[in-house]
Amino acid sequence: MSIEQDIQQKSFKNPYQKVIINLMYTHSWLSARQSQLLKPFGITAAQYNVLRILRGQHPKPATVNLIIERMIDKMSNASRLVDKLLVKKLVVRHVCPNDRRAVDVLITQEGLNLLQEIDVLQEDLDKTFSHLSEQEAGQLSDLLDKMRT
Amino acid sequence: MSIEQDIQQKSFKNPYQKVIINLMYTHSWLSARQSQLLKPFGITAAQYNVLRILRGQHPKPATVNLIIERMIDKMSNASRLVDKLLVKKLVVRHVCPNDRRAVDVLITQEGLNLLQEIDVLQEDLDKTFSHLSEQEAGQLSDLLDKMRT
DNA sequence: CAACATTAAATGTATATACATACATTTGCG
DNA sequence: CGCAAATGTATGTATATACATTTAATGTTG
Repeated sequence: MSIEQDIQQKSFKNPYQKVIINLMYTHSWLSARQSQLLKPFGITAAQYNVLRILRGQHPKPATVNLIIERMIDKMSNASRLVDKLLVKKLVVRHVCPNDRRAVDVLITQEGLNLLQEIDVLQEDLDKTFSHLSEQEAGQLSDLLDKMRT
Repeated sequence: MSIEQDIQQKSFKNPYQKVIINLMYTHSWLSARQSQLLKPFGITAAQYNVLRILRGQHPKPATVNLIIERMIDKMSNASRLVDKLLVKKLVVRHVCPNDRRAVDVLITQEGLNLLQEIDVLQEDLDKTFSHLSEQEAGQLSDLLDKMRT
């Protein structure tokens, strides 16, 4: 459905206004789906993001700073996200030996297992976008990159 | 900059994964800019969205339900957003005469003036996207629509 | 028309988030 | 070396958000 219909707005001042609104709206639409997917696993989208970053580093640890750098949503509080994951035993944390200000965060086997479970459902979610061709998905991604340039 | 560089991820499982991440990331990037723009005016992006919906209805009132329908971020709490705007005297609210369960919400002149001030800056923000051609902006918007189909 | 269902909005509550600040450690420079 | 600045992380706090529940009014149906 077109964004005009979705939010019942007849026209936009210019194509940039329209694409901004559309991006916000699509994000909201997408993250609703994403959190539905994650809800049975008891983690939020931000926590999921951190776990995937840690998997990317595995078996090396990541510092909180590295997590912040790579997070999708820059301003959420990485320290507290790690706290939450720690309570769920999905990560371990210990003071970095080289720099005692820093902490090394490492995904646990339990964390890796959880991600693997989620992966399956995530691929199902990906498939719901298959009315976009792979080429169109690529094109969309490129335009988003260009938008941020 | 490409999304791979931005979040330091070398590859994605498939183009859909990539576009999902890219959309989330671009949204975060965009809403950071948007809230910077709004901060001097003392309103949040959600409140701004409600004000624009009300301006679209002006001089007719809107019920809370109509606001919810048209909001970009569906799940924020429209009642409380209206409360906030009420305190700032940007809207007025009174019980709907036809249906006393409902309330009519109306943007005030002060609200309209505020929006007009913001419009100027918003257009400046729009212009920062001008390395996207108008055509590309349209194309991006169309692809987002298609993604949600 | 009484009883129940539905609808509109408000409220309660737990959690999440943004932002400022604090604290400990390390770095750099005179 | 000694001390100020920078860095890495944690915490405090106010606000925002998600979701469930409540309240009030209106619809519906036997």
